[in-house]
Amino acid sequence: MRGRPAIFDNKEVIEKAQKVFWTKGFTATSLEDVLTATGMGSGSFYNTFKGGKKELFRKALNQRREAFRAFETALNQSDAPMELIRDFFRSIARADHDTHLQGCLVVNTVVEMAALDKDLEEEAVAILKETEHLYTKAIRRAQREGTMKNQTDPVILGRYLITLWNGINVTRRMYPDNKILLKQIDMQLEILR
Amino acid sequence: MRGRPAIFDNKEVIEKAQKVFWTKGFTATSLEDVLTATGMGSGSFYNTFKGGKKELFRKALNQRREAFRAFETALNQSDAPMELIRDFFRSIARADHDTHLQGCLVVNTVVEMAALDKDLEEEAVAILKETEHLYTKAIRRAQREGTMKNQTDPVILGRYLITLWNGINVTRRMYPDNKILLKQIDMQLEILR
DNA sequence: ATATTTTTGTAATGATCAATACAAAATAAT
DNA sequence: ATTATTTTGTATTGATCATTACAAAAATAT
Repeated sequence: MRGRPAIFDNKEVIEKAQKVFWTKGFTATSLEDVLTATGMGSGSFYNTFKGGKKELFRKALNQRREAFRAFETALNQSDAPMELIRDFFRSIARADHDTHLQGCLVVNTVVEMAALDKDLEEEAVAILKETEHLYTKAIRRAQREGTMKNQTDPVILGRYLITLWNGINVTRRMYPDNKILLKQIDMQLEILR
Repeated sequence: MRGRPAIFDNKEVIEKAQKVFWTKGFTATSLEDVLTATGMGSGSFYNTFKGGKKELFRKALNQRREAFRAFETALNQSDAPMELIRDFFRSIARADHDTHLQGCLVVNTVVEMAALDKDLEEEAVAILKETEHLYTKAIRRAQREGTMKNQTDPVILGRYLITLWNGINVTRRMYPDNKILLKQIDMQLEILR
């Protein structure tokens, strides 16, 4: 291929941008913030991301989606998926203070973009629903295999878990305290017994 | 008192501004948005709110706090406080589509301001904690009076309810559908029986 | 070697941002 | 009546915003 070789790795750039968007949100993140974080100049930036800030944000959001999908693969391969889900939630209570304050990029996006950008909001909602369906599937399987006593409709229990996810990602900013969070998460997971 | 009489009612102004902040958030709301919504010119605005946009936002947030405190009064006077709390949550499932997308101003503020403005974030967190304590108090009373079988520590159950509040205010944007929401809320309140 | 293509770095664009300056207007106090 | 005080409307400020223009740099293709 012809042309001057690129010195920026696309995936790395998106990763660095994701970090900024995650802490400051879309609106409050200036392009300067992004350029500083990535080391790019605006020339390279707009050459790579023709859609500007919004395209980059969408890519950062979808990189996050891939992380959730990796969890899906792990769930499918596990023979104790509910244990994985349990630990997924319990792992929140192993994060540090700053991570608690960051919450979840996808939840943050739903909250911020609901009135600002339908595209991005719907994309974030779709990711949450995908995640919810992972839960639902695992619950259905656990009920069928008899490892879960609770026979409540898996759809309802799946929504219970995504609501817990949504909620705990706000509550952890009220109580960025791993002892409190673990106690709370364990209590809320009891229902899955 | 001397001077030209004010034509703007302070409380009304804050109310109108609150509506804008509630839908667009702090950062994405421009001063022009505020001036348009209130009918004020920037002269009157900065004369009234010396602290600028941030002071107005804080006042809007605290006006919301007053609404929560009105609920506290109702709780204290009621002889079935748990029924009031139950209906408080169920009332979410009576809102219209746009209201679902708005979520809760206080939750929105915690999410948006965590990395942007410690003052405002802490103020919002304080409001959520106040609300949590209302729940805790009512639960403790219901347990003492024997109207609630579940004997779990009221502190944990209070945190369960504020996490439900935080979560459902995101989930309602995933499912702005009153049937789904009511079913979900009722299921999640079963634990309080 | 020269032409073509792509990426880069920098400077500049016009729009929008929050906030201020300031004089006219409208009242009360003297 | 004159002065003092406060609110108002408008014009303007300087900063920051996202984006574009454009030429130099660096590679490949001919």
